[in-house]
Amino acid sequence: MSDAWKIVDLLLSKYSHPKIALIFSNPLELLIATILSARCTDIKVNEVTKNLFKKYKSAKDYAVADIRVFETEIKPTGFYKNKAKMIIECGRMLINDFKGKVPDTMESLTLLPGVGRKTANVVLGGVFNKQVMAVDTHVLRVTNRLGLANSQKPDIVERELVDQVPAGKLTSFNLALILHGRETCKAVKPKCPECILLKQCSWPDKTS
DNA sequence: CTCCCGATAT
DNA sequence: ATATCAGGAG
Repeated sequence: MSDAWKIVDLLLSKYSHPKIALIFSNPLELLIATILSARCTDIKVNEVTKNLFKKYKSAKDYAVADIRVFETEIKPTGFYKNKAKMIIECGRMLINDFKGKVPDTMESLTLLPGVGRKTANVVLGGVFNKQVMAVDTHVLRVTNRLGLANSQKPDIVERELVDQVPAGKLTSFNLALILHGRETCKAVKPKCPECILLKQCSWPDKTS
C-alpha cells in the first residue's frame, strides 16, 4: 500500500495541527475524560467535565467519591453506573499502585479499570508525547473504507496502521482520521462527493 | 458474545 | 423504529 503516505499527507494538509476534542489540563483529566467518552460524543463529555473537574482535582478525590453522587454527575455520558464504578476504582488504584500519578506506559495504563488499549493510547499520545494510534470507531471505519486496514478488530488495525504510517506522524494522523470521520467520512450518510481522498479510496459508496 | 445507557439523527 | 456515538468488562 504505497497509497498510505499519500493519504497521510493529504489528510494532514487539510487538518494541519489536529487537536484532541476533549477538554483537559493535565494527565488525570485526560484519563477521566477519555474513560467517560466511551460510546459518547466528546461534546457531551466536555459539558460534564467542565463541572466535574472543578470538584475532582486529584486521584484521591475520585477514590473517596460517593458513588451515588458521582453517578448523577456523569450521567449524561451514558453507561454511568459502570463508568462511576470504574473511575472511583481507578482513583483508588492510582493512589495505591502509582503514587497518585497517571502512569505513562501501555502496560500500566491498561491495568486500570475502564482503561483499554484505545483509552491508553489517547493518554499516551495526548499528554506523554508518544507516537501512537488509538483505534476508535472512527479510525476503524475510515481506514477500512480507505483500504488502509482490513479488519474489524482494533488491535489488528492498530498494527496495520503502525506498519504503514511514518512513525513521526502517527499521533497527528490519528487525530486527523477522527476529524475526517466526524465531518466527512461519517458512519451514516458520508459526504463522499466532497472528500479529498475520493481518488485514493477503495470504498464503493452506492448510497449517496 | 452480551451488557451497560441515553440522546440525537435519519 | 433503527443506527450511532473518542469502548471496556465479564
